[in-house]
Amino acid sequence: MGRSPCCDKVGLKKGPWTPEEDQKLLAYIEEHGHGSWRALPTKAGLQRCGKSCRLRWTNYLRPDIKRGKFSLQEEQTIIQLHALLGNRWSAIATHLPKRTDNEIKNYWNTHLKKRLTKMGIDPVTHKPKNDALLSSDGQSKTAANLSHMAQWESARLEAEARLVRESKLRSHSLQQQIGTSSTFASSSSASNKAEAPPPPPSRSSLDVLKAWNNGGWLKSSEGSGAIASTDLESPTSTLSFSENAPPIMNGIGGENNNNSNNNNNSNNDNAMPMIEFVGSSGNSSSLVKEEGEQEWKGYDSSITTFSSGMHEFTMAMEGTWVHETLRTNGSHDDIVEEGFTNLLLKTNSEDPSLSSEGGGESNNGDGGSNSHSDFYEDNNNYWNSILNLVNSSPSHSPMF
DNA sequence: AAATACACCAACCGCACTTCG
DNA sequence: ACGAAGTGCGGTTGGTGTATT
Repeated sequence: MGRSPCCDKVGLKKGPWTPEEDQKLLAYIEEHGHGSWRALPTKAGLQRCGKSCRLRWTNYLRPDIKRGKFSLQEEQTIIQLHALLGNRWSAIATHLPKRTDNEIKNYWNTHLKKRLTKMGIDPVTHKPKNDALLSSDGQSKTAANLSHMAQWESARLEAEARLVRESKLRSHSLQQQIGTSSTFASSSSASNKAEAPPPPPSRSSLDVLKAWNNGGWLKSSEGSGAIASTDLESPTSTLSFSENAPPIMNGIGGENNNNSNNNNNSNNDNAMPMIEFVGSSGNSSSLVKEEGEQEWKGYDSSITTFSSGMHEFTMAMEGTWVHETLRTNGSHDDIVEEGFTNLLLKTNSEDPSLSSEGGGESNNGDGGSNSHSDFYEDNNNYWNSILNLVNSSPSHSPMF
């Protein structure tokens, strides 16, 4: 079908926004909400197309946007998620509260990608550039399985993000009806991407992350002489951490609390900070508490492998996502039967061919570089960390 | 000081997907 | 079921600031 242009090109302004335009847009949205983006420019008295207004709002004017340089933790999160999701910036953004997909994308393209390349790591595959030379059956299998897992996980993440967004929108609608003076801040957050909890301080098992932590390129991150430097800023989100105890993750709105999350915290010293999502109801929800910095600073401390967490996680997946989504998809029967869960479990424990030792031993026996073997040896931890990362996401909304 | 190269990032473009009548 | 409208998303561009020669 033909596709109409998003707006008439004639007479519409393009290019950088002026403060006046920003003010108009802000004022209008604050008062009326954005409603239909196409109709907004006219109503707001802007000579812009709706698309431009939407972009300006979502990428710049939204009051819940965190600007400024990315913290080390955020960088790690981006790298990990990019390894998992590829260039799916919106999905990645759901795990980086207050960061827009555009900002993440820009940061990746201008900073992270280059750094990886400089290190000889392919920013696309997240493997050492000459890794292809090491390819063999075992590794191929491993890679294939991991890739397979990633695809499914990726799909799940997308669904999560969407549902959380919807959930937030819904709760926000209620809040708007209540109407408080702080509505603006919360409204904007509700009308945008789902806010995700900060990722767990995952162990840097990927080569990239190891290098990130230990290598010299930290010097390129301003002011970070050490990993846990004071510069390590906590990713922020609309969260509330309990003051002294690791917060407990609750579902959006505090309605659905998946027990699996609690288990990840069996070891308080090392475990990720558990996150309590503040429900959209109540005024406190509009407060953004940026705490938990201490927890992040300790990210380098070892995190126990999330064996128990993995179990819970995969159990949950079998009971929910796998069951409800995958099983209805006939084209993926093979996966459904074996189950993503089983793939995960195999990868982490059972299947020798998928285990780190299996891959590393058979493929790097010729004395491949340590970094190469490490990459595969650390697959378990790597995926555990990612899964934990995912597990800490607001995936346990009532929808699931 | 001027010219050039480079880095950064806001904004645009257009395709894909979803929603709605 | 269909098509148009609306929106989301990722890739790319172009303007601006900074560093280097």
